[in-house]
Amino acid sequence: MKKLAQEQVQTEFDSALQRSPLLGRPGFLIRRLHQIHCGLFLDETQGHDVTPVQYSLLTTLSMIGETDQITLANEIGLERTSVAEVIARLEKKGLLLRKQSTADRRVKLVKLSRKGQYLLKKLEAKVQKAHERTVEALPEDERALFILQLIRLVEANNDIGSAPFKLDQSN
Amino acid sequence: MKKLAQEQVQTEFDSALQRSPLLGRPGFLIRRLHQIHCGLFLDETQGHDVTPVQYSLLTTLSMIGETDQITLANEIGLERTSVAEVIARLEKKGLLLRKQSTADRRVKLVKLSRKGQYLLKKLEAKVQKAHERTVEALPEDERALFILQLIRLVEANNDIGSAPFKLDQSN
DNA sequence: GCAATATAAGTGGTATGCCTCTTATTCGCG
DNA sequence: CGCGAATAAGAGGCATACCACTTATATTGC
Repeated sequence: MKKLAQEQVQTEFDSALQRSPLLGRPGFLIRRLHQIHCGLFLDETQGHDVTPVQYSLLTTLSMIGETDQITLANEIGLERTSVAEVIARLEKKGLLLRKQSTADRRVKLVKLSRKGQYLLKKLEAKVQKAHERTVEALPEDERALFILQLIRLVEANNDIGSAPFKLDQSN
Repeated sequence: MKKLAQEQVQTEFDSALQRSPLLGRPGFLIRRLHQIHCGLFLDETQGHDVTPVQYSLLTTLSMIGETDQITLANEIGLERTSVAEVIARLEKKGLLLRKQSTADRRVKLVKLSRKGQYLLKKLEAKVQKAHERTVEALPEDERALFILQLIRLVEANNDIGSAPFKLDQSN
């Protein structure tokens, strides 16, 4: 049975390659799926003027509370300067507040504003929907495995590039 | 047996969620994996000054020959204006050539230059390696299924956003 | 204590990637 | 045939995302 399933997979894969050689490249597929998820996210949250990365940043802030840019960058797996730009836009929209740390004057602390907290609450279900829709086309009994495979790949390559996703060892 | 495997998956998934709630969101994982693949691609092709998207465009050109921007955009699943910018950079690097179509003067045709063809040949193995490394952390017997799942998700949501991946009906 | 080092953040530059508005050209229908 | 619709491309704007260089402040080692 197992072997039959493997053969079935191979057949479908070969058939896809005939539709386009690009479909055989994991990197290409991942880029496309990223595009697709962003589209679904936009669709679900339309009118709220928030992007997937902005939402990740806001939820992370909501979980860990007031912190500095670099901690935030490590938490969401983004380069420091990218995070700085996202923060600037969120501040402009009044979704978060910044202040200089008194303990260490190099540090600029960031925290959610009330407006940010309210927005998070309002978007929670919609965003959940976007994530679900992203993997909805898979048979239900395959979804958990697929997500687990994504987790394995991400954690195995945590050190690639300049934006390692820092797992908090303390919890 | 099947049920046991399902339980195992669930256990690992729950464990990951404890490391970070973000790991439970497909969209987040896909963004990270995209980042990781870009890092691996850069690592494998370093010194050749070419990006994943630029490589996709060049290989597509190599497969379908001289075409216009919009056909190219549909082939690689990118928005028209994004493709235009990539083309401009590739032209500046001398990897492709542009000329006005005589049949339809609205159309600007694009084709690979010799330099572009040579670069493609030189990079082929390195790029293959980058794609392999992207899914290397999965057990070997799971890789084909994983890629097939990506294909299913991409093809099922082909219409999302403004850059549908156009499957060539003619072959 | 002070000089070397490390760290947090900012600045400027480049490459995706999308959208909207505009311009040039072609096509299609009456 | 000619006018309106459709199509190809360009221009400008915004949001990710990265890197290299710089500045301000802390920390560390002597």
